Amino acid sequence: MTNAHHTASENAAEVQEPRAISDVDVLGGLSPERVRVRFPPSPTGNLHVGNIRSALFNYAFARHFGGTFVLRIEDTDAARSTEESMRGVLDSLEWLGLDWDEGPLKGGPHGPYRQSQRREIYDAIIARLVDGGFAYPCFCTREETEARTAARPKGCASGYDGFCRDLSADEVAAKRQQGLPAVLRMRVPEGDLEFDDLVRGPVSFHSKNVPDYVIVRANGDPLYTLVNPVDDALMDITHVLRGEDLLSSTPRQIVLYRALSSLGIGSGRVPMFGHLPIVMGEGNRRLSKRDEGSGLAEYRERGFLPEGLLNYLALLGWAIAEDRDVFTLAEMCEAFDIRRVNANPARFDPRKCLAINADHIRMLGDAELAARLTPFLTEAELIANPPSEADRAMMVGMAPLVRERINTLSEIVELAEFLFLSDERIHIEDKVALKPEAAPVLDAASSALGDLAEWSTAAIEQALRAGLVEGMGLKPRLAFGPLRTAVSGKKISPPLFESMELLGRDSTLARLAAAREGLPA
RNA sequence: GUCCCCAUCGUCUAGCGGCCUAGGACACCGCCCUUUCAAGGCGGCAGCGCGGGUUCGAAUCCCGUUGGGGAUACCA
Repeated sequence: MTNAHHTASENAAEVQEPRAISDVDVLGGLSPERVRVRFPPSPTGNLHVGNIRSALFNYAFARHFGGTFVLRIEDTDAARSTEESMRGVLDSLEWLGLDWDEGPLKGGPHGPYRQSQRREIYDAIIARLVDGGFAYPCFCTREETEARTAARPKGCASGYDGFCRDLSADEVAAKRQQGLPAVLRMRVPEGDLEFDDLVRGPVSFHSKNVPDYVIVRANGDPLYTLVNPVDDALMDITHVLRGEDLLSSTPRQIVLYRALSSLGIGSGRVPMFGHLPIVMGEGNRRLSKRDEGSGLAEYRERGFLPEGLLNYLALLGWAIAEDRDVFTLAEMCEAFDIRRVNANPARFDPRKCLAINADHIRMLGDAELAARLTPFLTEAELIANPPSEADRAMMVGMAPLVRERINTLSEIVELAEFLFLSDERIHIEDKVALKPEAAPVLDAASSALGDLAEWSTAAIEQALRAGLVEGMGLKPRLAFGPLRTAVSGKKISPPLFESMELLGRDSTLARLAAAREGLPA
């Protein structure tokens, strides 16, 4: 644009006032409620955190404007898609609380929302694309195109060279006659392909770097390159927010949108695009499905809260405010602005993810925390299924004690199992075994607690301090350590006096006595 | 190879020409609190890749460079 040889004054006339992305009209003249975005996962196994981030940003964008969030299952590749894996996707989204307005289970005016059920639609459009001259059959074999690419001089653009682009009708007929298989390629018109990216600003490709691309396999199966934009057009998608890995496929898709538009198919509008930074894993690679920590199931099993995971994911490329990073989904939807999404790749940091999750656990009330903990306690067979009244009382009672001591829900088992185990099942492991000196401490504690008038945290603490700290002149640390071990079987536990209150006098005394047994008189 | 994107503490980010002696968070290190562990409080460590411009003034705008990433399938 500018030229180094120009003087400053010459430049001044040429330099365009840079336009901040924040000035871009995100709605493009649309009324807010007409906003339509989509999340198009291919149902291949476990949802990936990078995909979830895309889903989240689309969701927040739609909710922010009061628009529509569409879920479309891209199961074109029948071999890799199963009914079960689609259920998995729906279940994951439900668990995350990312509810869709149109899609599987919900239906909607643009269904079906599974591409495997839209084959006739694609076939009809393919025919019109060919008739209109927007797409053409290509008979080149893979080997042939590769050989021609390799033969080109260094420094040339790679990709298909348009060999079959201008075959005459007769030539096509002749090749068909011979039974040669043909794919269908989109004819990419000469010129610049430009668009205003919502997170990156103006982006431009020249058509010579956008080769004619395949939209239909030789066997007639439509490809992602076709069905994705076709469905976006048919479903009246106004904004496409997706990963940066799809940035360079955007010019191809724009070509297709324009063709559809001139055929009178779909909305006739090219959607606005916003390419989100990719999520990177350890090292400097894109986080892939194979990486540890990349799949949603792992987080569910470890007891992450959906709101915690979502909150962390939102932080990868977006900030709600200068000095704040813990927020709810609702707050995110309220504040979300795609133009303020950062364009640089973000590394997934498991430790910060965990810390954010912990913050969300701390935001839960007692009853809510107890409810979230229930499946983990059930799984560990510490409570009945469904929980008994006693189980419920214990869970609600322990909530305030454990809330600040767990980072994931699954940690509850290790931390609090002693509250649910019967007295006989409390085992003191060798490595925390009580020393002989603990004997008098346990004795004193038993007698201090044995005839306590009121069984409450305050009374227990008072009695124990009087008996052990004051009475025996022990440091609190030395006085309460053995009791903690006796009661919980562990060195680390929730606060001792509160735990004793929850356990009740009988259990507490039984455990003190049991621990005493192995020690010398 | 070619095209495209990106560039602030170790990591995620705030920053849209003067409020920057660059703010917050995670992690890390101290101290305080304390019955363990946490949580919390206080403090610390640590960053604008480089070179040119533009400007009275640049982390911020422009160019270049270097570095990183993505895409280059009859996968999605």
